[in-house]
Amino acid sequence: MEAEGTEAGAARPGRGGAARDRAGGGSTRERLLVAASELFAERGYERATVRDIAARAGVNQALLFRHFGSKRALFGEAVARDGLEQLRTTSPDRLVEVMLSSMLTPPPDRDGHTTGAARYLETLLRSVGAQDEVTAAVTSLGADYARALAALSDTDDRALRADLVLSWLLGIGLMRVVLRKHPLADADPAEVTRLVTDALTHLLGGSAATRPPPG
Amino acid sequence: MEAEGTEAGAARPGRGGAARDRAGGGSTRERLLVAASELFAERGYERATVRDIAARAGVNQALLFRHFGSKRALFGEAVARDGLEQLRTTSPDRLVEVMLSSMLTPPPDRDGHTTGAARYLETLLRSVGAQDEVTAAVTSLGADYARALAALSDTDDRALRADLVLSWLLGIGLMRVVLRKHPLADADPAEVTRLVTDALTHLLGGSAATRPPPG
DNA sequence: CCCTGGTGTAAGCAGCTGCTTACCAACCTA
DNA sequence: TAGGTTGGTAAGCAGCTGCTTACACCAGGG
Repeated sequence: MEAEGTEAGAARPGRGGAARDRAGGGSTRERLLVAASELFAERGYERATVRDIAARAGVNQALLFRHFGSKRALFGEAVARDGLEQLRTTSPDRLVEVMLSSMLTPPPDRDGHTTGAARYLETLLRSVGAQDEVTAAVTSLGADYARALAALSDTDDRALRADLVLSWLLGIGLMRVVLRKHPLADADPAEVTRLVTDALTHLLGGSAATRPPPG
Repeated sequence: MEAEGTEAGAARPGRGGAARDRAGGGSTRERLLVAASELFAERGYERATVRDIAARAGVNQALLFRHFGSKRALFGEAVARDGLEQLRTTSPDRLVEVMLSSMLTPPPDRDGHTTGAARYLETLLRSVGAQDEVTAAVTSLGADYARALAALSDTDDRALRADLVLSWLLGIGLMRVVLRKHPLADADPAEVTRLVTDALTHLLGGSAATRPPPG
């Protein structure tokens, strides 16, 4: 009995875990961040458990806490990385269309995972209503987006108008990705983009911000 | 010791509970529905526990399950009641401004509870990301709103345009009530209404739907 | 050789969750 | 008085949560 108590270590001399082969390469810390990004986007903060995150990364649960200390800290790192990456890789005057297209182009079929740019918004949407500290982390990133959007207008209330633009993008994401409401959920992305950018043209004063995407 | 085991019944011969005095009158079932409406709006589906709902109603937890069977069923009844009430009491061509003003007028200060019309939207927003069956219940109500909004346009894609209007309203509520993002969170309601209705005028084809509120 | 430190693991802890059970008291009818 | 129905209650159950602990492995170095 005692010999079998240490079975895991003895029977598997290598350092690789069983489920780890399924997960991608990279360090343990990196795999945890990737798995956390995916699961937070799919289920939101509360429904993504640390056990599931560790399992997807092919890593023991305790390692998650050794690397990040708490679930909230892991959430903060994962969300900040995804969001800042999108902000850094797109110029402000294309932010609206990039966010719109990243929200529209991946066909929102069930359990079809989003990737890259759309993931941050999906995470935000699904995590709404979580603990205050979590929404605070998300809000600060949202402020970065609003700041970038505010550069597109030159009126006195440009910050307010930027918030309204961001509001609409969030609402569209809410309806499409989370609620999957028809007809918006499976509408033609080009037409949605046209309708929204047309209306936003009047809100932002007809600047280049709302020019239609090249597609 | 045994005599004290049944203390609650013996020491309090009346049928009233201790915390019930704080709760309003009405039947037990009614009190549970009211308490559930409030708590679901304040915290969303997952963070509002059946213990807290029963406590706010001044009612034993077990009675909640006797009356409604499950937490989900209670959520469905509470949300449907609030939402349908708003739909029934406002004409379609005033729905946009009513939803907007109910979202804007109660100053979103911390733990200031919303009431009536705004509660349904707040519940929806905070419950996003909950279990599938819950969002399904919420989605069906959202379909009712979209149907009412679709009556305001006469183009072929009026349903899609109505979804876009609803998207914007939801997004604004998300930013103001849940995320409390500035400057939108404490902007002048009249100015927000003006900006939004102006932009929506172009989206809906300049119908009476987007006429500014009387204030 | 022992020691030390980074990496990995199973097992468990306290606390909360939705929900159930077994019981109690008052009321209505016969 | 007997018996059923209604409304109320405390206690507990199984399951899940984030997080901790105690232990095993293997490298490098003195």
